[in-house]
Amino acid sequence: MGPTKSFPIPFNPYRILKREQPMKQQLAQILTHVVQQLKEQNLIPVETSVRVQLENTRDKAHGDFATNLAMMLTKQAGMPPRQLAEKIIQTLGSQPLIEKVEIAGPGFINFFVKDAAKFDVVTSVLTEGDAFGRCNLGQGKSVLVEFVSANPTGPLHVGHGRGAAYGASVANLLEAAGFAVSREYYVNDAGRQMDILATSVWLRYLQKLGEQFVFPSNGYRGDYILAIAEQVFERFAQRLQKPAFEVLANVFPDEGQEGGDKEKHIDGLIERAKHLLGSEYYGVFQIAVEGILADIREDLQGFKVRFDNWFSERSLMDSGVIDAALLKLQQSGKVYEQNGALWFRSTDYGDEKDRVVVRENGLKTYFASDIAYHFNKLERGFDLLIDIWGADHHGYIPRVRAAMQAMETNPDALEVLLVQFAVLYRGGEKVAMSTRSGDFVTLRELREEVGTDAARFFYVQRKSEQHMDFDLDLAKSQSNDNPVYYIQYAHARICRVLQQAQEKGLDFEPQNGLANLVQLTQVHEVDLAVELAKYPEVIARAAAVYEPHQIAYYLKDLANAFHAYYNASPFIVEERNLRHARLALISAVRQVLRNGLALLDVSAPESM
RNA sequence: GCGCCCAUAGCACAAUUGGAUAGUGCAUCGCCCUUCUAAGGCGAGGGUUUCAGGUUCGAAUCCUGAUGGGCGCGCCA
Repeated sequence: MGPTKSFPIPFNPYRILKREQPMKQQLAQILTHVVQQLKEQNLIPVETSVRVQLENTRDKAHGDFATNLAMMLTKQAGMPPRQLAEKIIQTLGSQPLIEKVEIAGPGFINFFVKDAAKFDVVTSVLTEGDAFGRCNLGQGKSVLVEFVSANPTGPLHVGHGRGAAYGASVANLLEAAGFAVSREYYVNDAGRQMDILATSVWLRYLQKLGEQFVFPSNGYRGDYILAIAEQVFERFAQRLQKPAFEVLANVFPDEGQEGGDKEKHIDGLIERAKHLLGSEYYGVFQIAVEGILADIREDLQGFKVRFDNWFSERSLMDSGVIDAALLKLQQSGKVYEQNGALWFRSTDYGDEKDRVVVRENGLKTYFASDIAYHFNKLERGFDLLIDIWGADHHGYIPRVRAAMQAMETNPDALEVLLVQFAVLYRGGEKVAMSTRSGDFVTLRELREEVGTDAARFFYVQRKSEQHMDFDLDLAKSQSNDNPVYYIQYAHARICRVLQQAQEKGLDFEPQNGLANLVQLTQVHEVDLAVELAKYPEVIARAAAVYEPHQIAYYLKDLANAFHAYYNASPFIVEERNLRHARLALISAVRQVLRNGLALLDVSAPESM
C-alpha cells in the first residue's frame, strides 16, 4: 500500500472572483460594509474574517435575497443569531431599492426588493444583446480544453458523443466567463493500434483484389475499412498486391486455430505488411489515418463541435518533444532503469506504483507521449489545462499529475474532468456495446436519428460524472417528452408573437418599451424579470465548476416562466405603452433563451 | 484483494457547493383551446435523500463504518 494520496486543491476561480447581477452585487457590498461597522461597534472582534453570502431565495415568502450572516457571526458576537440579525438590520439602515427586511427562521435576514427595481434587467438584456450574461471570471486567462481525442481507428460512437457534447459546452461556458479558450483534439496517430488499422486496410484491399484468406479476428472489420481500402486501390491500383501465401508466411496462427493467439497473429501480419510493402506501407498508413480523421472531423462538425487544433502524437515524436520531456524527468532524478526498461518514479508523488516510460524493446510507452504532450501544452503558455476523459481512465490521473510535478510545473494548472459513459436503452433493453464486436451505435447514427439539437441537449442534461441512461427511443421521439423542444418552442413562440404584432400593424419600439416597464405589474411578469436576472450568475457558477447542465436546467425554468405568462395574458394589446413594455419583456426572454441555447450549441428556431 | 466514483418519488434526474417546508420532467389522476402556435398552462397524489453513527446553530451535501452498483489496477493504447 502506498502513502496517503494528497492531491492539490483544484483550481476554483469561483472562490476568487464572483460577478453578481448588479442589484445583488450592490447589496452584497453593502453587507460587507455592515460587517466593518459591526467591528467598529465592537460587536464582533476586529480580526473576524467572513465572506458575505447572499443567495437567491427558493421560496418567495422569504423575499428575493437572503443572507445567513447573523448565523455565521453568532459565535464571534457571542449573541443569538436573531438578536445579531436585528443589530445588522439597524446598522444597514434604510435602502432605496429595498421594500422591507425581515428576520426569519433560525436567523436568516430576508430582503424584499421593490418590484420596479426588478425590471432593470430588461434594459440590460436588450442593450447588451448577445453579450448579456458574459462575465470576466476568467480575466482573459488562457485555457486549453482537450476533449474527445478518440483514437482514429474507427467512427465515433455514442460514448464519445457525451464527451464531445460536454467538452464543447464547457469550452463555450468558459469563453462566456471571460477565459481565452482553445479547443484541442489529441490525435493518437502512432502506436500499435494504428498499425493494426493500416494492416486491416491493406488486408481488405488484398481481398478486394481476390486474394483468399481469413481476416484476422483482431483486425478492424467495420465497413469504413472497406471504404478506405477502396481509396488505397484508387491511389495504388494493383501495385500493393501480394499473394496470400506470402502475406501469411511464418505468421503465428490466429485465435481459434490450433495453439493460436490473436495478438501474436496480428503482430505477425503487421510485420509482414511492413516487410512486403517497405516504404509504401506508410502510404497505406497515411491514407488510413487521414481517411478516418476526415470522417471524424465531418462527424463532429455535424454535431456542431469545433476544434481550434488537431494535435498529432506523431508530431511529438518527430519534433523530439518526447525526448526533451524524458530528459527533464531524468534531470529531476525521478527516472531509473530496471529490467532493461526506464521507469518514472511516480510513487514519489502519490501514485500507486512506478510507471514505465521506455520499454525493454526500446519503444516509448503511451504514457511517455502523454507526459510530453502535457509538457508541450504548458510550454505553449496556457494558464490552465483542462483534460476531459472517459471515467474509465481515472486511474491515469495520479501519474500525469505526478509527471507535471516532477517537471516542476504547477500541477494545479491541470484539471481533469471525467465523463461517465452513457448506457443506451432501446425498446427498454440495455444496448450491449463493444468496439471489438462492432456492435455499437455510432454518433452519426445518433445524429441522424435523433437530431443534433436533441442529442446535444440530452447529453449535457446530466452532471458529467453521473452515470446516465440514454433512452434512444425517447431521444428519437419528436414528442414533448423531449425537453429541448420545450425550450425551443418558447423561443419560437416569442418570435411568432413579435411577427404577429407587425402583421396586425401594431408597432413595437423597444425604447418605448423600456421607458414603460413600470406598466408591468403582473406576478408572471415579475417572475420572468427575476428569472432573467439570474442568468449571468448561472453562467458564472456553471463555468466555475464546469457544469453545463446548470444551463440546461436554467433554460427549462425560464421557458416554463414564459409559457406560464403566455397562457395567462395576451401581449399584443391595444394599449400602446403596456404593449411595448410586454413586448420588450418577452424580447428580453427571447434574447436570453438564444444566448443560453448558444452555449449548448443548440439552435433557437424562429418557428416550429 | 487494493484504489477511485456513485446511491435522492414508480422511472430519469436537480438541489445556489453546509441553509429555511428536498425540487423538475416523465408516468398516474382531474381541469383549461372560437384567443399571440395545446410541442402549452393550472391543480392533485407520490420521500425515513440506501443503512448506522459522528461533526454544528443547521447535513442529501462534510467525516467514519456497513450494504449495493460502476470503473480502474500491463514493459496495452
